[in-house]
Amino acid sequence: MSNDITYDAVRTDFIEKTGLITQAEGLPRIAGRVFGMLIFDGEVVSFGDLATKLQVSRASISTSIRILEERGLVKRVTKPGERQDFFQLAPNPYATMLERIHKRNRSIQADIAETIRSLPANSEALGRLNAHANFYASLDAAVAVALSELDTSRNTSAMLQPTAPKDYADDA
Amino acid sequence: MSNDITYDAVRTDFIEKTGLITQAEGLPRIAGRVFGMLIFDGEVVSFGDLATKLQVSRASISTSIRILEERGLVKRVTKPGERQDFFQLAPNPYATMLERIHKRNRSIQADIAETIRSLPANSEALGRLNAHANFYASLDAAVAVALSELDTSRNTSAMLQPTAPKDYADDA
DNA sequence: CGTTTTGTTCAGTCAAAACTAAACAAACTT
DNA sequence: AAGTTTGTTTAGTTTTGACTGAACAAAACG
Repeated sequence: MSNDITYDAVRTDFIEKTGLITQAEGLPRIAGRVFGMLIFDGEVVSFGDLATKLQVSRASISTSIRILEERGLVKRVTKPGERQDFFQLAPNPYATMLERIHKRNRSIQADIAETIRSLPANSEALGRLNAHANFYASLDAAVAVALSELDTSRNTSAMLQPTAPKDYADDA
Repeated sequence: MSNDITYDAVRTDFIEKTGLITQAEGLPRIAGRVFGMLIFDGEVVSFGDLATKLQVSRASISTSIRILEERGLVKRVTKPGERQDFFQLAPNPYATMLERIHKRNRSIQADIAETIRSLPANSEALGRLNAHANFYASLDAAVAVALSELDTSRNTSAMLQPTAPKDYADDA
């Protein structure tokens, strides 16, 4: 097929962009590329293939996978008769990401509340600190809404599972 | 007053925590401390005081302020008869922060949509990419909700301005 | 005018983090 | 058993970015 080149370009582009996005979220770029590759390809991907196709060292794959596993975004699986480890997206990675944000937000809110509690009741700063707390509270509420929305459409989560193997050309 | 020491400790603690939080959001730590100091102290603070009280170089204050101004979180003001520049919180910094997130989200969504558009209609990856897009869409919708909530309570935004000491109830 | 104050810019230092190669350990193969 | 394959860990390199001091330009002061 002549448009395989285009297809691969789109794929590589998506993977690179995902790497940049997650980098801005505080993840190493390679971890983001692994995540992007798993989203795009869907299939279960072997450790070796990750290193080869992304053209990075096995050590980088190892640490990236560790981070992604810790965050609950990726699952390690094995295949009978195969010695390598394989990886796929965790069941609902997006909900997991939101949970994480949620948790962090609540931690921040607790810190601010602690600050407020430690101040004298007539402190001039209370108004601004309450506004500050309110910001994180409403942000948190919004995340909770998004989370419930994601759960609602979880029937759609079947989309996330790896499906029939298809042969993409030999990446870029 | 004997509890002045405690008050300063609470203040310093809040400022440092704010520095750490904003650092995780991709801002330099000092910028976060400046932001935290303006929240806590509320008053208009001079350039020199920022450097002195935060114990950092004037160069750092300069770049931090530049970043905070670019993001619309801080406003530079002058005082008649005073040579120094002074700084205070921008009118509604929290809404501005949410706007920024909103903008970024939409940019990401556009990228993903572009990827989807570039793929053949029967591509096996479409399902997962749609789920990916959906994640950012619902996150974005949630942010929009939080934004409108903030706007709703904008009567409260008077709290953000440096005013006469008023005592808001001390909820937590 | 020269001097001082003030904020920005530039060059350089330092620290943190990403990434790699190499050493390693564990499991499999023969 | 010896030798492979596979993933992790460690040591080292490189890059990135925060921060500082010094040079600088502009304005105010004397």
